[in-house]
Amino acid sequence: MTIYEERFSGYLKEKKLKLTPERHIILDGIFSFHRHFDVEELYERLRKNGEKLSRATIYRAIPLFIESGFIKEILHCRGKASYEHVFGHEHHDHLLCIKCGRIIEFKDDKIEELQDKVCKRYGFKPVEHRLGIRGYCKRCIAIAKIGGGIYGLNTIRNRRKSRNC
Amino acid sequence: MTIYEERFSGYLKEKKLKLTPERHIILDGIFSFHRHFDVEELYERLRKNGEKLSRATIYRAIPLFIESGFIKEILHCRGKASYEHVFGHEHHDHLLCIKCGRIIEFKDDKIEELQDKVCKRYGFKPVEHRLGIRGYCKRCIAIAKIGGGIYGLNTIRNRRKSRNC
DNA sequence: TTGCAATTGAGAATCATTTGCAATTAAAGG
DNA sequence: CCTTTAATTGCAAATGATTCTCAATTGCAA
Ligand SMILES: [Mn+2]
Ligand SMILES: [Mn+2]
Ligand SMILES: [Zn+2]
Ligand SMILES: [Zn+2]
Repeated sequence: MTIYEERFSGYLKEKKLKLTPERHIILDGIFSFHRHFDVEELYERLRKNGEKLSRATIYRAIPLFIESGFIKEILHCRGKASYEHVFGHEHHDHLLCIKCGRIIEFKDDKIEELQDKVCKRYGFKPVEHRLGIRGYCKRCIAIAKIGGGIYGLNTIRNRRKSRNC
Repeated sequence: MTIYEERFSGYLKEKKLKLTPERHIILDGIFSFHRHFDVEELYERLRKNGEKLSRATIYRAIPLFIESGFIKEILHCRGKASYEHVFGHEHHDHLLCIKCGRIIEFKDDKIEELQDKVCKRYGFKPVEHRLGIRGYCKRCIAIAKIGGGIYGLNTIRNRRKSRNC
């Protein structure tokens, strides 16, 4: 039994929930892949793997994995939620390229520290946070000399369609 | 003509877009209200005000207001986008209470500065950022001694229903 | 005033996510 | 191992926010 399985079954027991084969499959699916994912991707990956289970089951399992501290939701992208590991992965924040969709992860201890200070100042007890910086990645800046007036870099229509995050 | 109207019509002209009565109504609606809002709220506010226009028109206008720097999208909340002023309002980030939904705005220059540093480190050209810290506000901490085991403060079912942000 | 691309409203279409329901099953207790 | 029962599942229908289609209208540059 992996450390994941052990922790998950402990969580389920504490909540009087059942460790079903489906949940097992989903757990394995989540930890056999180390990138950001969304429900549809996970579903298709499991299917290709020959597993049979429905989207609804995955949707219903996601909150369990969040509550038990395995994954967390990251920035919504075009109305769709994505997730990433928490368990076994250090916390980090994201740079999001609005041109190509590339996601760069970073961690800045000083920023984290200052966030705590802000919370203290307001008597706020933080549970989690998300910091996403949207802009243009190195490669996209290099590829195209981006023109445009004071009003932005894309037309509205283009921005709509290409809104990567 | 207000400064808003002037700036907006300038933007529209530059983009060869039209200053329609509907867009005018929406612009006024946005600037007659100084809090976070979503499309539905804006729609109903305008309706109550006797204005006649369709949701679709608002949805279509939102990207214009974003591009012209009047508003920006803030954290998605339950799959629904919210917006807040940018023009005439200083940038800030948010503390979000996951118990009562309260939103506390804050600004920390040092954090902003460090974000720029991070971007430089990655050759990334930032356009905007969002920092949201989710947790429990002062009042909620006071009201309820929040119990719970190591796995979190709400049950899954409750969390689903009460997920304020 | 004209010409035409941009815009609008209404409703249909999308798309991610949630939910109702009947059948199934994990797992606690004997 | 058997019983009991609440939890779980799959499927399809329901939701809800947002986008799109299309015919009718209109701003505005010339
Ligand atoms: Mn990440
Ligand atoms: Mn705000
Ligand atoms: Zn890029
Ligand atoms: Zn609160």
